Amino acid sequence: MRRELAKKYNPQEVEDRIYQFWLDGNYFHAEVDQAKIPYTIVIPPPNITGQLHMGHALNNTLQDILIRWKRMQGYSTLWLPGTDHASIATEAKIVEAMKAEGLTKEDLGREKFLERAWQWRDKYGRRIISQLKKLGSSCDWQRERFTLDEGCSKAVREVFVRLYEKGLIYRGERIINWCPHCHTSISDAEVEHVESQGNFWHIKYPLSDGSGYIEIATTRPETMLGDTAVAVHPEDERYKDLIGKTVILPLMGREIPIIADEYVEKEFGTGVVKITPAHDPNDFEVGLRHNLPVINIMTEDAVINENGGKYAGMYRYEARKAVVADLEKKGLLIKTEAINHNVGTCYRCDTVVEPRVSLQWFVKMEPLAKPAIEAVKKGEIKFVPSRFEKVYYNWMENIKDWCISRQLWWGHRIPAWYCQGCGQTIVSRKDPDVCPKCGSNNLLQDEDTLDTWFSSALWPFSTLGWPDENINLKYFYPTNTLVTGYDILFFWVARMIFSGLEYTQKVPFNTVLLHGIVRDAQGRKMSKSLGNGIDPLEEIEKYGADALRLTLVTGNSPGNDMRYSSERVEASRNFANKLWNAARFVLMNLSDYEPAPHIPENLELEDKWILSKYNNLVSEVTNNLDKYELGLAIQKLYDFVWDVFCDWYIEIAKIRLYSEDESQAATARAVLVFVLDGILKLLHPFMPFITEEIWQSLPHKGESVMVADWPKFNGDLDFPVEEAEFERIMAAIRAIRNRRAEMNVPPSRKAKVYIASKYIDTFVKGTEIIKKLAYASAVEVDEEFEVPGSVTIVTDSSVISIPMAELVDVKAETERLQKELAAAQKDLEFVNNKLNNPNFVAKAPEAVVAAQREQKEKLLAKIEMIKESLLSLMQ
RNA sequence: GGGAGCAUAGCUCAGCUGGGAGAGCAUCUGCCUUACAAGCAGGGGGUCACAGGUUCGAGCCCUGUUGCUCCCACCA
Repeated sequence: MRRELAKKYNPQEVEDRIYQFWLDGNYFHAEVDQAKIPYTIVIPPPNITGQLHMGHALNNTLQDILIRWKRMQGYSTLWLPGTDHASIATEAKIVEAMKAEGLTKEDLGREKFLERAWQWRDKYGRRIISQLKKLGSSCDWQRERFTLDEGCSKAVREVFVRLYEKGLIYRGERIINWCPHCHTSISDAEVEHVESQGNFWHIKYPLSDGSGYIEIATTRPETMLGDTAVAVHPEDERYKDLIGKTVILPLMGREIPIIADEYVEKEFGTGVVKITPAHDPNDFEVGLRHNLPVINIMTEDAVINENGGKYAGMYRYEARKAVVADLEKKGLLIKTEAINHNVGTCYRCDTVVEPRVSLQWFVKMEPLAKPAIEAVKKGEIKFVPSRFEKVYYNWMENIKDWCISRQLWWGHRIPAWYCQGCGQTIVSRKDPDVCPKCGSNNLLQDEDTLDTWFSSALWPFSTLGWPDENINLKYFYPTNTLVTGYDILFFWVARMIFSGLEYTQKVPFNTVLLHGIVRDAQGRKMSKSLGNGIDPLEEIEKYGADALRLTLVTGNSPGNDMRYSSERVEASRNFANKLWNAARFVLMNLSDYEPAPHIPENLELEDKWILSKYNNLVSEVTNNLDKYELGLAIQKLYDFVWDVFCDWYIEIAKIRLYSEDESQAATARAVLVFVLDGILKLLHPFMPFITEEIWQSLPHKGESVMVADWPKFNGDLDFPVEEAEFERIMAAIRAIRNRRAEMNVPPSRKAKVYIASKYIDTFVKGTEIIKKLAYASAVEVDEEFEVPGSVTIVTDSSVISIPMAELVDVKAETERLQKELAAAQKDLEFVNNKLNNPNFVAKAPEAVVAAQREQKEKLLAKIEMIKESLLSLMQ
C-alpha cells in the first residue's frame, strides 16, 4: 500500500522511524566479506563529557556521506564508532561535580573516584551516541568501542611495554608544562599561546664585589627566587669582563655566577638573562650545560614553596607583586615597561601554565617521526587539502619528546612498578608480583596515568583487535579515510600516523580529509563563553537532520571554515521540501500497479533530454565524491533536482500525464519514476532520511535505498544530440517568457506563437511543450513567417513572432532589435578575433576551436535573423 | 621570527586539469498555473583586492604590494 504523502515534509514524523528501520535491517553492520573490497572509517571518538556540537555534526555528516556512498557502491563498509575517555576533561568535570558535595578526589580515594568516573561514563557516553544517531550516522554500533575498554587498554599496555623495551619510552626529571588548575603535566601540543599584556621589569643584580650591578629584564619576576645564575652572550663586549664573576641575587641574598652562553641574544632586552632552571625550558637547558643547581620554588598549585624565602605561601601573582614592590623599595627596580607577549595556557582550562621541573614519562619522538614523515612524502597518506602536508612536515620535523604521564586518575595507569626493596623499575605486560631483580614483593605501581592522546593514537587498530592478529584487523585495516578537523592535526592525526607505522608497520589510513570549523553567522568561533553556540539537536528538531546535514555540506570545501546561519538551514529545509513535493507529485500520478524503475521504450525528445542530463549527473557527482568534493557534488544534485527535474521535466511531463494517450502517459510516468529513483540514490548519502522515506513510497526493488546500487554511467542513456535539440526548445521558451514578462503580459493571457526556424522537426516536436510553458494558445512552425504587428524574438536557432498588436510599439521594437543586433555583432567580433588569430587556431585545443566555430555559425544565423526581423518590422 | 589561508554580486560563499563569471539569501516586477507561496516566471546587480609577468587566452599559473584571519616558534 502506498502512503499518501503530507503536503509539507515533516522530518520529526519520519526520522526516528526510519532510523529504527535501518537498525532493524542491520544495514550498518559490516562483515568481513572476501568477495567485497573493504572500506573503513574510524570515527574521531567524541569525548564522553561532550554534547554533540556543530563540529561533531559537520565531522559526522562528512563521514556518513562517504560511508553511505561507498556502501551503495558495494564495498564492505565499516564505520567504526566509539568514545574517548578524555582524561583531563572528564576528570575535571567529575571533580567539579564532587565539589558541590563538598568532596575532593583525595577524600574519596582513587578506587572510589574511578567508580564514579565509570558511572559518569555510562551516563554521558550514552548521550553522545544517541545524539550521533539523531544525525543519521550509519555506524556499525555492534562494534562500538571506548578508549578505556578492555581491548583498547590491552593495546595501550602493549605499546607502552614495547616502546619501553625499545628504549623509546623513558622516565626522567625534565621541565614540563604544568597546569596548576588541572593539577597535571600537559604536553607541548596542549599548550596554547595567547597574546596578553604584561610587563617587562628591569632589575638591578648587584655584583658581589661591589663594583656595580648588571641589569636584567624579566616578565616573571617571581621566578627570580629560583635563579641560580645570570647569563650573557660570550661575545658580548659589554659584559665580557664580568663572565666568571658573581652577583648577589636580590631579595634572596644568594651569590650566583655570571655565565656565558650562546643562547643569550645580545640584541634583545638588556642582553643579560636571569637563569631559573626549574621554571623555564631554556634556562633548564642552560642549567644542564653549566651544571647549575635546580631550585624549584613552586608547589603544584603555583604557590611559592619553602625555597622562596619570605614569599613562601603566596600565589604566583601575589608573589610577583610582592617581589616587584620589594625591589622597588630597595631601589633595585630600574623601570617597568609594558609589553605584549605570548603566554602559554592550558588548552582545557585556559589557566596560565607554569613550566616546572618534575619526574615524568616521555616518548622519544625522533625515531618515530622519521618514518611518519616518509609515509606522507611517498604518498602513502594523502591529505585533503594537500596544503596541510606542509603543516604536518613542519610539526613532525621539529618535534620534541612527548610528555605522556599525567597526574590524573581517570585514564590508563602507567604499567610501571617500583621495587621498594632495590629501586628497580618494572614495566611489564602482566602485573608483576615480585621484583625480578631482588625478589621483593614490595612493589608500588606508578601513580600516574597516560595522556588521553596516547590511547587515541592507537584508535585505528586498537579498535580492530590489535595486538591480536585477527581477521577483522586483516580485512579492515589499514583504514581508508580519516575525517577530522584541522585543529587536531597534531594532537591526533600525526600521532596516529607514527603509531600505526611503528606498531602495525602500516599507515593507519590512506587519506586524511580535513575540514574546518563551523562558525556562527558573524564568523565567530562558537564558544561557551560567548554563548553563540548553535545546538545541532535543536536544529534537527526544528528543520530536520537532512536539512542540517545539507547545510553543513553545501558550499563546504575541504580545510575551510564555514559559517552557520538560519538563512542557510532554511534554504536546505526548503530543498528537502521541494524534493518531497516532487515525489508527492510523481506519486499521485502513479497507478497502483506501477512497475519498478526502468527505462521505457518510445522515449520522447524530452525524455531523452532528461535521461541524458541525469546520466551525466551520475558521472559528475561520482567523480566529485571520488575527489572529496562533497560541496560540489551536492550543488550539482541541488541544481538538477530543482531546476532540471522540477522546473522543467515535471512541468513538461504533465502534458502527457494528463493526456488521453495512456501509453504516452505511461512512458512519462516511467521516466519520472526512473529519474526520481536515481535522484534519491544519489542524494541518499547527503539526505538519508527523506530519501529513504520517499524511496519506500515509490515503486522500488530491494529493501532500502541505503543498500541500493549506486548509479553508474549508462551508455544507453547518452543522448547528446537530443540534448542539444531540446535545448533549442528551451531557449525559445525562455525567450518568450522573458519578452512577456518584460511587457507585463500575465500568464492568463495566451497568445499564438509563430516559430520560424530551420529546425522545423524540433519545434514541431516541441509544440505542446511550448504551448504549456510559454503560455501559447497555439504554435506554428515553418521556415519563415510574415506576421505583421508582432513582437519578435530571436534566439540562436529561431525567430519567434507573437502577434500582440496592441502591445507593440514599432519604434521600441525596432530599438530593441537594433540593440540585440549590436550585441550579436559584438559577440561575433569577439569570436572572430579569436578565430582570426593564427596562434589561437594553432595552439588552442581542437574542442575549444570547434566550439568557437560553432558559436560563430550561431551568431551569423542570429544576426541574419535579426536583420530580417528588422526589415519586416519596417514594412 | 617562520608558514598557511582568505580577498569574486548588497550578504554568505562555490568556481574541479587556464577557454567570455555561478549559487543561496536579499532586492525589484508579474503570478494563489490542481506537487510545492518553504512556491512559479522574469529582472537588476561583479575592473574576480591592487600592480606587474607567463600565455593565443588568466578569477584560476608566477612575482610583488595591501588588508584580514589562522597555525607554528624558547627570544628572557
